[in-house]
Amino acid sequence: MRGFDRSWIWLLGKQFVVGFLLCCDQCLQFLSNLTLLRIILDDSVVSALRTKGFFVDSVLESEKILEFAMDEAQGSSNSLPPFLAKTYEMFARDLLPRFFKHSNFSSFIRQLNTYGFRKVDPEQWEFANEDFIRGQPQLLKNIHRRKPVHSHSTPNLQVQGSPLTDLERQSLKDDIERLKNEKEMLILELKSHDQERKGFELQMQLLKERFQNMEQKQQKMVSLVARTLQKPGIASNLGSQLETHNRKRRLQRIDYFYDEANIEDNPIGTSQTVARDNAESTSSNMEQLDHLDSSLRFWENVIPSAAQPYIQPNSRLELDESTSCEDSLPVSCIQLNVDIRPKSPGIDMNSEPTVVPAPEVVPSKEAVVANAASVPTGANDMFWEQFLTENPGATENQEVQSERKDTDSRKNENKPVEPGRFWWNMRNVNSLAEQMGHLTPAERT
Amino acid sequence: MRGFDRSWIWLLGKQFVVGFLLCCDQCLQFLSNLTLLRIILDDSVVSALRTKGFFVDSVLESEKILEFAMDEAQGSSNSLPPFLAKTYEMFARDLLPRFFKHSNFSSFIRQLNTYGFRKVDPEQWEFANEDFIRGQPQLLKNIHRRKPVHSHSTPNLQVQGSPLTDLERQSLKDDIERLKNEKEMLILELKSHDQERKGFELQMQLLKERFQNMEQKQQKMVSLVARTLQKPGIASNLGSQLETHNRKRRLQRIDYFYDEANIEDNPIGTSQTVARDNAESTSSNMEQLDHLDSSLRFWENVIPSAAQPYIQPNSRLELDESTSCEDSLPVSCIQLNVDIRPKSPGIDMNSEPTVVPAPEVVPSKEAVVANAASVPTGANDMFWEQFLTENPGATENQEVQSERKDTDSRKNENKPVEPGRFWWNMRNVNSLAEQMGHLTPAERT
Amino acid sequence: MRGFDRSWIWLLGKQFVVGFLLCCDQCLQFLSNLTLLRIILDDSVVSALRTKGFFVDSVLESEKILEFAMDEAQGSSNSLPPFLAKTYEMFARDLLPRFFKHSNFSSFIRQLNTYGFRKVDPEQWEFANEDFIRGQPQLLKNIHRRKPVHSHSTPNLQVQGSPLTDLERQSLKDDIERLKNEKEMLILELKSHDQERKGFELQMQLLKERFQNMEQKQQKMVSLVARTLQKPGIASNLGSQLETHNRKRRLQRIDYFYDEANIEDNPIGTSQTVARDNAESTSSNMEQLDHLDSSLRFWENVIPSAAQPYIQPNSRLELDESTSCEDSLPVSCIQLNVDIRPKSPGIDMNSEPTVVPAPEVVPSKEAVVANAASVPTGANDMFWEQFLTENPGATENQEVQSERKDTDSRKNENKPVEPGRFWWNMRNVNSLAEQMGHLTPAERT
DNA sequence: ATCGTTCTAGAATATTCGTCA
DNA sequence: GTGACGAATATTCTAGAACGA
Repeated sequence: MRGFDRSWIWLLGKQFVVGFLLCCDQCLQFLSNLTLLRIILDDSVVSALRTKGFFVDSVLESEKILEFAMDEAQGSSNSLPPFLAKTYEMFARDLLPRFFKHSNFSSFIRQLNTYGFRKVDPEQWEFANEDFIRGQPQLLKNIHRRKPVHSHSTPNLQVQGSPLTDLERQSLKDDIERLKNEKEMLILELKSHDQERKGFELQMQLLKERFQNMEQKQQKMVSLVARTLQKPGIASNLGSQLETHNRKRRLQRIDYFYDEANIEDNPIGTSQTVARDNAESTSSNMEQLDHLDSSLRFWENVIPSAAQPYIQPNSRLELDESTSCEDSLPVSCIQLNVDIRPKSPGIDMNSEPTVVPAPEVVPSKEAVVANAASVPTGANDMFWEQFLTENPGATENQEVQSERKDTDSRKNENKPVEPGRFWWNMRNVNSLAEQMGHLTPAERT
Repeated sequence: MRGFDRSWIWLLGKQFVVGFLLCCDQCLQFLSNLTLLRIILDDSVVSALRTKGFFVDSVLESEKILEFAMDEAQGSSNSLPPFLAKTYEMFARDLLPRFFKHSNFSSFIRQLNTYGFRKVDPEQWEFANEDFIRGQPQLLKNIHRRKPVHSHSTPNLQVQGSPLTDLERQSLKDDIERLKNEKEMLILELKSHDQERKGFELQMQLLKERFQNMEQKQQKMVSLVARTLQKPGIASNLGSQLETHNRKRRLQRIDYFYDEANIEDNPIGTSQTVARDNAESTSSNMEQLDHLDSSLRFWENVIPSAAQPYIQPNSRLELDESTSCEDSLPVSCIQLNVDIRPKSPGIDMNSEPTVVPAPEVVPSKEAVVANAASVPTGANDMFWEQFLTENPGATENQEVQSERKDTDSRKNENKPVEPGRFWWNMRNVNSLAEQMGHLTPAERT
Repeated sequence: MRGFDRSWIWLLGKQFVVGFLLCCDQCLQFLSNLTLLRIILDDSVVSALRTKGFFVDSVLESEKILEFAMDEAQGSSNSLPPFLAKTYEMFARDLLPRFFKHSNFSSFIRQLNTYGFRKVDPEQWEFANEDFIRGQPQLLKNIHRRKPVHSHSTPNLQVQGSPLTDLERQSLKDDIERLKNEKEMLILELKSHDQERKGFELQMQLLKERFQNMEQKQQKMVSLVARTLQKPGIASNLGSQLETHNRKRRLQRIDYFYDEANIEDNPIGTSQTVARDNAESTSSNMEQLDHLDSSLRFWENVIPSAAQPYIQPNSRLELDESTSCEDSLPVSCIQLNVDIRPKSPGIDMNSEPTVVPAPEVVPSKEAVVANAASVPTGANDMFWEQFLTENPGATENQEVQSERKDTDSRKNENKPVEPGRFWWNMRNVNSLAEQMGHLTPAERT
């Protein structure tokens, strides 16, 4: 027991332990140098201390006395409880500094109580036992340790301390069980966080890779352009071709923006949560890309074809290529068809416009339709009516929308998903908190 | 108990009562003059005391702090049991020699126990209470005197309910102990997560920087190319046309944005805030796009127009288009058509503007179907039937969608997955809530 | 007190208390022993021993070490029996002179036995307990005092087990209450983490968008430049250079992706879910990249091809590339084969027209179909059947999927990697799970 | 009526002793 | 003779209870 009464001095009164000095480490330090103390304090100080209850002299002389007592105590009561022997020993000398195993005054008191000693004088640390009398060690045998009453051995008798009712027991168990479950959920949550983090890392990595890729391309472009531009008379030649091309392009671009607006704009009022944005952004990005892509493709194909029809094949090829590569979205398909048509100059396409396209590409529904539609439809009114009313958004818009709906629906379903990350939106949190607040039995009434 | 702990000093640590010094009369005298002590003991003694677990520093400096704490403690707990107030007060100052009415150390300890303080270190006189924390006086209110359990009040009633077996008792304790440990682990885990997050932020930042860098480069490229291509003959011609054209376009775009605002706002559940950032980013993206856009437009317009001024009409058309464009709804379809029309140079498109466009673009499934239906289905019926019904090969769209659905379904299954991050989708939340609600079953009845 | 003033040294083996010096108070004549000890054990040990309380002066340095150890032991097991804490502490330092209340070696041994320690080596004073292992203080909680075996005294009465005292009850309740609160705090913490994560996602998303935007621009640039470059003179010049360059590139990429697909796909346990969304986005990104890539490639190749038709091979090659790129799924394999076949220029491919188209472009399902369709669909039924049913159409979809699997697999793999951060690597998780599993009292019986 | 003080007791752990296989 | 253990005692910490302000 550090810092507390490493040593102490017992000062016994007339009949019992009377006083006793407890010291902290500082005191210990203070007292550990008794010799020094004696020297310093000298008589005046010593007497001063004495008047305060300390018997310094006793302390100094205790050693000899101790040994004496030792023998005496041992001889007189071999079968006596050690505590009694020790205590009597102390008593016998009126003053006996003694070390028990411990240095706790309270422990000593506890022992006194255990052996039936009672405090006599509330004002003083006097404990008495009628069989503990100076000069009458033979009485000591009448003092017994109080302990045979193992209360725990008779559980039912001890009504005190209400036994745990089944109800209570169950309650406790339930609580623990619940805590376990919740903790487990927390663990899962943490786990999912880890997963997410991992996903993040992956995305980050991919982004980086893409980035590098792009950087490289850019580099290439730069050098390519640099090289090319150095060629004379190029720019001047391009003029005419580009012209028509660009015109068309513009129109397309309108669409592009249009879609963009649709897609990208929602952001503001997006009731959805994060998930949505992600989905949206993704789709929107895709679409944009598609737009651009298609635009580019269109021109890539159209223009050249105008000037050099034979290139068509290549164009087509390219088209296919791009198609396969890029699009995961319907939009692209459409585009493809459009592009392709012009592309397929005088090949099979021409021979059978309606069908040909399909077989050719048919891959995408849109394409098919487009081709099909291209067929001279007589009463198109019907179609248009339906087209403009029911699912007007046919084009990219359509797709976009569908995309969105898809996303939205997901949202609704999997609330947890995006926002889900917050498995715990405000409402949930609150309710949880509330519930937890109610956890306390008392509040439940 | 004279000569025993007349005074003491509590030395509180960071979180709890940490130590406390008991002194005998001599010690009292010794310590009552702290200032003196400091002088006398000097560093060597002070450090010696410290190493023994005493916070001498606190002792020495306690005075100043004292006043502060005094007010604080008093203000915060007017209704608190005096014992707590006093104790906390002592605590608040790190060191406060305090005298209760009594001079019994044991009485003090008794009080500590009564209020739920437990000895922390068997080696030291340290008592702790989780709600007895330095700097958090508000927690004191959580400490209550323990006494409400008057066993004598209901001696007989409690007979019912089987007594808790030792096994059970141990089990409960073990459970709690385990929960504590696991909680500790969770806390550690959370900490590590924070670390990871920081790393992410850093990476993200770096990526952004790189990105910006690249964007700048690209911009340069664009302008470079633009400048280069802007060969004298071309540029001079384009001037006038572009002007008007761009103007319109700009207007369009204005509308576009306008609509954007409109559109975005409607979103029903605009409770989020996050979305906002998206919007922002979007806009920034938009700007970037504008840059490119303008560059492109420049070329689109300038070059062609130079050759064929009559294109103007188209421009107009486009304008109208753009107007309609804004709506992301069905209307967009129309738009599409319009756009396409111009596209189809002098082919069939012109012959039947209304229809042509549709087939051309009709990218979306619906569109496809519509067209297909309208088209005179030759012998393709078989194929088409299959295609349109089973639509196995669907286009990319199809696949994409299926993919999504797939994902969705998976989501539902694998909660953990995406949403998984949210270990806790509605169901879980609810169940948790439910469980928590049930936490106190006993009390409910 | 017999045996008190004996001194000895305990030398315990690797696993347990290794050594320990006991001295009696009377060794206060310690000087004699000290001298000897000092000589033998050297100053460091001596001072360490001194600080154990025997020698007042030495308390100075010992405290720190002591407290350190104390904290360590305490932290891991606040409720541990003092004996275990002490013993572990001794152990922890390989040599820790420690004083119990007594100085009896046998008493110490008795305690060891009480706590389940057994003598390991009859030749040495080594005692072992399987839950007393260096470096694993958390196991200490599994060591319990052996006591409740009062079977003989009151065998029948105690069958019920002692009733839960109010104290105990209160304690349990307090514990549970505390745990609840702490759990709540953890939940809040997690919540904040979610918020942060959301922020991250947003940022990531924005970055992606910007990136895509930029990619688009780049693409535009590419096409623009390409168009420009498409001038006879230029193209012819660049052709050769780009050609070789691209070819190498493609091949590389093929390998890369191919391996990637193989490696990443096998991952059996794709039980994860979270990764999925990431995968999706990833894949889409990848695709876009491919698009761009293809565009570039196209121009690099096509343009020249305009001048020199023989370039066809290149196209094919490119095709392969893209093909390889995308598929990581078995399905894709089919595609791959198809595509690849064509690869072998003018060889088997040609021999089988249906196939030829594929080789040319086949990259995308659509493309494939288109080609296939373009071919005189004689026995196309087969193909179409397969195509429409199995939808081998791999293409982007394919890629997406593969991507996902990829992601998933990584997830599985990386679990261990990151693990560091996850306090719960497999082992921990398991152990935790186990512990939690055991939490249920019922299971104990 | 609650809180503080005091004294004693309960309960768990620690120490010692002795026995038994 | 050793090692594990029962049992008694000792020590520690906390609670019960009485009493007074």
